[in-house]
Amino acid sequence: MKRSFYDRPVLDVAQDLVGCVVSHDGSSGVIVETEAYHHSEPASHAFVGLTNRTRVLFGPPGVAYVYRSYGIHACLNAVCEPDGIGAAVLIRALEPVEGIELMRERRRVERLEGLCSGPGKLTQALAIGLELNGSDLIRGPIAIVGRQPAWRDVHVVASKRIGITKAAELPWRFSALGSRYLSRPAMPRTERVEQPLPR
DNA sequence: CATGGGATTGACT
DNA sequence: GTCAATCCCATGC
Repeated sequence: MKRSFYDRPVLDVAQDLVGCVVSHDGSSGVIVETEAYHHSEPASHAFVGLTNRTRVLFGPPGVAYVYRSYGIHACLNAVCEPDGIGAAVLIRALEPVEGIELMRERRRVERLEGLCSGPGKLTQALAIGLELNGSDLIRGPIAIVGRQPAWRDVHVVASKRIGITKAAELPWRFSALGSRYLSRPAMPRTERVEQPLPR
């Protein structure tokens, strides 16, 4: 992916990343779920302004922001918008493609749907750790390539972001409609269209 | 320097 | 459904 892809409004990048492939260290997967974060809203780490922690978020686009979550997990973001603007897309779930056995070993999980269906899970499956914070997504070692032909017509649906308490009403989560590899369904069961029972 | 709170997950009732 | 794990960081005294 070119750097100009990330040098755009974070909401656009978040939607366009669905269907793209992220790869690292012998493993890869198609992005099926993202969330956008922008310094103007309080759920963003960048909301507090420029600090040592948020330095990468306010830096140039096309760079990885990797942070530790709940003291345990690493979460991967792609920094967006021009240098000086704090914004990033959180990669929340992948459909596994390459290195599936490697992912199973790293995760100690067999089920395909359980390998990368969450922001902490996919970093473990792809062996992405905090040492990759600030690394370049154009030069590597983490690579993201453009939407695959098979995903050209994917339906991307917006919903509320998961696991936050501030600015929780913003519909800034984007999912591939119908994917079995999401961290959670895009819509509550009660809002889904009823399917007729087979007879 | 002490404190509180997470952009989560997996185990358990 | 509840809850603990575990650590980094921003904030306030």
